[in-house]
Amino acid sequence: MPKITESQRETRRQQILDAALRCFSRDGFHNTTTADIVRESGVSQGTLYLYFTTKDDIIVALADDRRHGDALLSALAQSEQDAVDGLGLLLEFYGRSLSDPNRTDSRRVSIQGWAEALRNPAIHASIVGNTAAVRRQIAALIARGQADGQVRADVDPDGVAQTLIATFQGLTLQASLGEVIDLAAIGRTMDGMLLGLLTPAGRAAHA
Amino acid sequence: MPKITESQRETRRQQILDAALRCFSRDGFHNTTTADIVRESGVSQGTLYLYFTTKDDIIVALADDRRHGDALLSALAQSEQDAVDGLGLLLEFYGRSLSDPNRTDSRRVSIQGWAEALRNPAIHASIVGNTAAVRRQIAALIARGQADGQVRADVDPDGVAQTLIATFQGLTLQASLGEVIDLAAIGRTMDGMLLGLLTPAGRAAHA
Amino acid sequence: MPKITESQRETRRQQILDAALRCFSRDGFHNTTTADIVRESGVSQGTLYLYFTTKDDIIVALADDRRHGDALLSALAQSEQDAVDGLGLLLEFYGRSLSDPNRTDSRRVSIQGWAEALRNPAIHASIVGNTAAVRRQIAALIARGQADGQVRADVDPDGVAQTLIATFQGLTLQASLGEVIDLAAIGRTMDGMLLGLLTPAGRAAHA
Amino acid sequence: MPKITESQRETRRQQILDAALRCFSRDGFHNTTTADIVRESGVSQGTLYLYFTTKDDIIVALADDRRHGDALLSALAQSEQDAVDGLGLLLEFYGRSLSDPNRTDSRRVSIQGWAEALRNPAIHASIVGNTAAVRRQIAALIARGQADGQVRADVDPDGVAQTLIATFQGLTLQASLGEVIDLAAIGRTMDGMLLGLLTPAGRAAHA
DNA sequence: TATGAATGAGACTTCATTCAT
DNA sequence: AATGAATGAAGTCTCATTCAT
Repeated sequence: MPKITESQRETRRQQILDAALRCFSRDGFHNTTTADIVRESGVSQGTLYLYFTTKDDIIVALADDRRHGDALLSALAQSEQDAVDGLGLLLEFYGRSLSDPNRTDSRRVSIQGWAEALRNPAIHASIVGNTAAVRRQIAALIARGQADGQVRADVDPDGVAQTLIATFQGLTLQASLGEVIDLAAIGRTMDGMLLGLLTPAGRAAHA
Repeated sequence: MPKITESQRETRRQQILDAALRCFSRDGFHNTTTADIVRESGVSQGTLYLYFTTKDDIIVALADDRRHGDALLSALAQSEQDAVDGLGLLLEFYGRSLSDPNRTDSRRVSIQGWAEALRNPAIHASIVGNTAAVRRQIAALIARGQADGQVRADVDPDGVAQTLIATFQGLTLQASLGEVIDLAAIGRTMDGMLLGLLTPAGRAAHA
Repeated sequence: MPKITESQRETRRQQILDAALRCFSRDGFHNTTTADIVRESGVSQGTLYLYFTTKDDIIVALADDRRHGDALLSALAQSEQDAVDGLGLLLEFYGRSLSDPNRTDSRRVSIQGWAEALRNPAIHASIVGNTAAVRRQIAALIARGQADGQVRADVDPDGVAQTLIATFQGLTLQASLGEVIDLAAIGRTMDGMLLGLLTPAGRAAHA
Repeated sequence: MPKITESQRETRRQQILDAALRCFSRDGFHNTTTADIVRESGVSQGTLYLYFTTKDDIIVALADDRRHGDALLSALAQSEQDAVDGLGLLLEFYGRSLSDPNRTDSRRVSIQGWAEALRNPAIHASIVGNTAAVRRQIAALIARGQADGQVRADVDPDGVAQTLIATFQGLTLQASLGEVIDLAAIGRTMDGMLLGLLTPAGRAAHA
């Protein structure tokens, strides 16, 4: 007989996570104190530990947040017909992710998550697992393109997927470091790279 | 009136930095104590502060280590003749960087440096500065290729440079997270991407 | 206007005390949290405070538990005829107390009560009061023996009583520390001590 | 190449232990904060942890303090000739221990040590070990008396030793609880008990 | 120059207690 | 009466940095 409903609990938990995200983004994980999160979230010190067992647990929870990756995956899944269209969707999705001002904190915290993943198995698993799902999906898309004859047979679908992901990880880093990301230019470049690589005649993308 | 020579001092300093690199790689920056570095380096607690004013100063020094980037730059500079050859050199250099077991600690610490750069201006400047130099050099190489007619005129040299760097940053991350980096596969993929993008006819690389 | 009967209330209270006794015995008073008692007793956190105003109040209640001392006193009171028989009864009673496996928790918590009594007046009063009653009763028994001529006139009844109690306190401690208590051997020793001390000719006990 | 000598270190350590003893005696172990010990000892918070790894470690060190037990043992060892004299020495020694105002804190902390010993193996080992040594020595003394014909052959040396120790433990408790310890009366009682028990004719002690 | 003992501010976490439901 | 979520004060321990030797 719980005193609060599951949804109230979830709301409270999210309220803490949102506050933590802002704090971590602003000050970094290790320079954020639980007192900071408490102040930012409006809950009490004790309540924090009613929802998370540990400060580390909070980052893990942030890293585990599948909402973003899931959106990508389902976007990709929709493009079951055409591989090239699917890749276009992918570029678009990532492009938005890179520049969406609502995701600034998310991007900055991701980078801290990478650093933590080097020594925190839970975060490591979360990141690697999330990446692997996307990578499989992209590789499958390319393989489908090969089966359809849309994509050259001699490219390695998984290698391309891995490389694409790496590129977006690097761009995420650069965006967070304040490098200007000219989405149009990057988009053209990546379009050109992919189509040059994948299409039999190097036909222009979307053209 | 220094009691030790400049070179003795430099040796000592490097000894501390080497120890710090091992510690940071193993435990992360924030989970490494100055006591750890002292233990690993063999110098005393007090001595540490004769060479670095602050623990943060040690990461800054590691981030500032230009030795690696400089090697890349000079390698690139040598290929003044042929843009395509220059890019080949670049891929080779980065490929080695990614897989060189002697650079494992370096790669891991780089990632932590990225996280620190978000809030430490000195590290930020160091990373961004280092990247910018490489990026300029690559863009120049491509522009030279365009001037020579080797490279398509409608590509954006800087966009390509930025993208390339991003990709290698992402691969560095993946390597440190334990993802298998199949250098041959990645190399073929990147070769294909670059040549598909850059060369007028999408001619095969090095073929 | 109570919503539960007095006996329901008493049952509930005892249920909490029993749980607390197990917890305190296992983990010590200060390492037992109210949450532990809640878990062990099956009542809720809030309910605990309907029955006890404070965690300290729970130990006080346990220390105040007169059931054991009362049993001793009434046993002693029954032996109004013969002092030597009365002392025999006493040894028997204490011997059982020391070895009764049902009283293991009780003994362990007693020792913690001693430590608490040093700074908690209520517990102090409870322990000292309980001891004093027993001590008076024993001294009275001996004095009666002196009046009857059963016991040497030159012994100090109160000194003997105090010493006897001390011995049993020490044995309680030793039992709880895991020392083997050979009841037969201890019984013979104490029998010998008492009779050697008390009886005019040092006649053998119960012989 | 230590900066302080072993003896300086030992002095500092003892200074902390002395302060801790006062604090524990006054407020109890669990109601003493490390801040209290720091205040009372005059060292800094950090220094405390240079000498003890843990707050628990401080009690263990206090329990481990063999100085008192050793004094008793060597006193007993001196009385190699006469068992009855040896026991007299023992009573005297314990009598002084019980009433020595310089040992008030020690006695109070002992009782807390008993409570801790129930769940702290190091303290348990310390107390039990210390007691065992004394017990062996007393039993040996009595056995020697039996060999000499001074002591009745039918008493159990170890049982007597254990009982004696128990009595003094109990008296320590009572003394700390504020019970008046009339040393003369207790001494006569114990003298009578021991001699009634041990001597063939129940001859008067020291008479 | 080098040392390492000392410092003390501050972090994370626990837990007795309360109170709205 | 009973519940259990919420509270926040407080405690232990760590660690970057200093400074007398």
